[in-house]
Amino acid sequence: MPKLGMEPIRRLALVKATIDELGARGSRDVTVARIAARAGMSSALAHHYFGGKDDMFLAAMRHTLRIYGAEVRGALVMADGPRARVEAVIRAGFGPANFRPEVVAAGLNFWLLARTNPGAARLLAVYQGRLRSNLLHGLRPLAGVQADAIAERIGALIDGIYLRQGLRHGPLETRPDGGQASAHVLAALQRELPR
Amino acid sequence: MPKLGMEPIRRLALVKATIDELGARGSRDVTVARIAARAGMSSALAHHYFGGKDDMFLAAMRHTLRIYGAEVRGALVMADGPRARVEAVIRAGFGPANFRPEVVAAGLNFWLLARTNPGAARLLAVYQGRLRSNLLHGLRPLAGVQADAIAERIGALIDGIYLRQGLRHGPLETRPDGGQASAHVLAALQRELPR
Amino acid sequence: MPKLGMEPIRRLALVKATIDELGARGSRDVTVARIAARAGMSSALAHHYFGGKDDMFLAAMRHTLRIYGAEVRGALVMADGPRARVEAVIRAGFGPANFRPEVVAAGLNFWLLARTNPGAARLLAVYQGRLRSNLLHGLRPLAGVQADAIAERIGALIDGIYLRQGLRHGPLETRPDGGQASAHVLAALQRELPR
Amino acid sequence: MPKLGMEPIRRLALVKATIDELGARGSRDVTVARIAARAGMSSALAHHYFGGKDDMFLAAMRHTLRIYGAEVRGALVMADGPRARVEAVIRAGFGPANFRPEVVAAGLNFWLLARTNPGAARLLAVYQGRLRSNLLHGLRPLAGVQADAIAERIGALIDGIYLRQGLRHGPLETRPDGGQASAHVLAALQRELPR
DNA sequence: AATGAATGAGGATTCATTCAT
DNA sequence: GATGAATGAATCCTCATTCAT
Repeated sequence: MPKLGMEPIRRLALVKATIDELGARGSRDVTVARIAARAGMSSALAHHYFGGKDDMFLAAMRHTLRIYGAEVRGALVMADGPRARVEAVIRAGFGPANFRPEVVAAGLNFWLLARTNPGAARLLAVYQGRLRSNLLHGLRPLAGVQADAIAERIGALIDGIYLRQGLRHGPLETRPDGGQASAHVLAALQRELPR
Repeated sequence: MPKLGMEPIRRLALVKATIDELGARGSRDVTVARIAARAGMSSALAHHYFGGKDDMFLAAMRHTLRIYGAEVRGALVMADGPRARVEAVIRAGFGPANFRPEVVAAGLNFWLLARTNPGAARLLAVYQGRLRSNLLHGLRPLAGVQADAIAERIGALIDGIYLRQGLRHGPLETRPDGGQASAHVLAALQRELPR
Repeated sequence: MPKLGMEPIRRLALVKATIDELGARGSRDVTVARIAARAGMSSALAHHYFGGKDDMFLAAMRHTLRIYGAEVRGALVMADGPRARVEAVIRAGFGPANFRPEVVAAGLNFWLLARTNPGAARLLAVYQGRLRSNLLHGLRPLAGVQADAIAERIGALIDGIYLRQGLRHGPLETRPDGGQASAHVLAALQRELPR
Repeated sequence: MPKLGMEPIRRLALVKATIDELGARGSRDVTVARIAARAGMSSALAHHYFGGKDDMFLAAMRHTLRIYGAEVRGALVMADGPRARVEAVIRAGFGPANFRPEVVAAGLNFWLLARTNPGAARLLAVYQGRLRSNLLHGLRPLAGVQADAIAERIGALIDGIYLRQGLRHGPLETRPDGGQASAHVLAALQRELPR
């Protein structure tokens, strides 16, 4: 019994299913049929709502980044002063919404996808640009000309911790420890900033 | 014109072709046929020398790590004192043999593969253990109880820089700048160590 | 022009095509593609409805045995007295539905398949057990302790006649003569029973 | 170090390996490479001695029938009188040389092969003709006009017992009981002959 | 809106067979 | 005589995608 206004519901279900599926299996074994099944619909319907598999991946990537962006923006409004802003950006990335194992695993797949898919490359560039500019905005008043180099290192450190987290022990068992992760980055930040 | 003793030659050619192919396309589009073609043989012969696709991937991963290990060992013998040893480990990772774009791209694929393939997981664990212990050996005398945390951060930073490098601009155009990469890590090291 | 409720139709068509194909060619040359073509569909669809080739073979074997079982049961209800029951079992096996050349040829292939495929072995065991018990039920009142040995011989004779029929002149030309076949077994039965 | 006169040795080894392989696996999984390996040589050499796979099968079939024929001839010279001749033919078929599990299993495969391979069909026809004429020669003086029908039944019974033996319990465990097998056929013969 | 039906294209893998050495 | 090298031709199977209902 088809209902009206199902479109956004279906699309969201598919996007979430895509992320979960990427987390559960290697991207090589993620099929449209399995995503659709996980989302509780036929694969034909998945194609109806998205043009094809790549579109679903892109939508899932966009979804992930949108949540990340919202998290960061939310943290920034609370932050007072440049240092607090930098720390807010760091902490937001490791918050419970972004640092879930499926999300991290899916994210890694999106990154690889960006190597061949122009749309994904564009999205990735946006993320990287935003992260960089967010860090820079806070760092510039604190570190002057050093800000660029520090932003690069802090950004790379964040990505590296993500990467390591995404690959921890193959299947997704233990919840990643976002607190410890951000503690590491904050410690690095502490050492980077002039006293 | 079949000759004798082709096995090692063919295997090496296939391993290199696998790495190149992973560098050139996303792992999703790497087929045995294309690897074999790039290595100048039929896909049947590739299956003859390796059990199957996964074996080829594992062999390529092993090859990559073997070269990395040799590079590190070579750098370590020249190093004098703990600080020099840590720096040697860092520099070796960004040497021209390891920091080539195809190698980095292939490496990322191997990392993702480790999420689902036990053999790859084992190899990755070996690499990570070795990196960690190498760093720790040098850091312990320099930083005492802090050594563990520092090793974790330096290791993650290295991985993060690799990751960013591997995804730079999709296709492989510009040679990655290993010098700048290791300069970043060395700078972070400098800030981590007590004065 | 896809319609609904095709599944049972397609499955039956595939099962019949499997039997026919086994009859027409040696099992070595029976491919999924050819079965599907004979059934008027793509091989992909055949894989969609059955898990794979082995499943198709098992389904065909099950189909054959189901028809055989129904034939026997039908004959048994009409039979009056033990002797009539034994004769009914014999005649049913050589009835026109079971003694068609393709069916016999397919049956032989199933028997060989049972040597390596556990599922086929199970089905074959069921058939053999049923045949034996059917014969025994009728023979016991007629032959007492001899019943077992007689059942074994009659059963083997039936199988032997099937075998010879299945291999008559390679390709399937002449309709096998079920009447003559069962006449032979009935004659043997007559000689086995005490006067 | 190639030796002279290897040809008959190699050929025999391949023939035996073919039979054993047919006994050990289903005919579907018997490959030239495996036969050659079992015979201790390369598959290329197998092709050198036999034109191809089919030739190897035919040679193995011929070998099997030759042994069977020799066994029968040997038994016949000792037989005195028609009844003894018939019994000798029966017993020879179930002698230890012919009733080995691998041989029986291979035989079944040859029979199926005869449905599609003209050479195999010819060989099978020879065997069947010989069996029939051997039985007839002994039966004619004993049963007159009934001889034909009896020969048909006894022949089919022999084949049926072979068939059942060949499929006993999938893999080849227990040695088949040739004594019991021939006892069954002899019992049937006893009942067929007029008193 | 939703789905079962259907397929073309492709991919890993196997294997009989050939050839130069 | 013997073999490693090599491949073309299948074969099974999967999957994204389309279409009629």
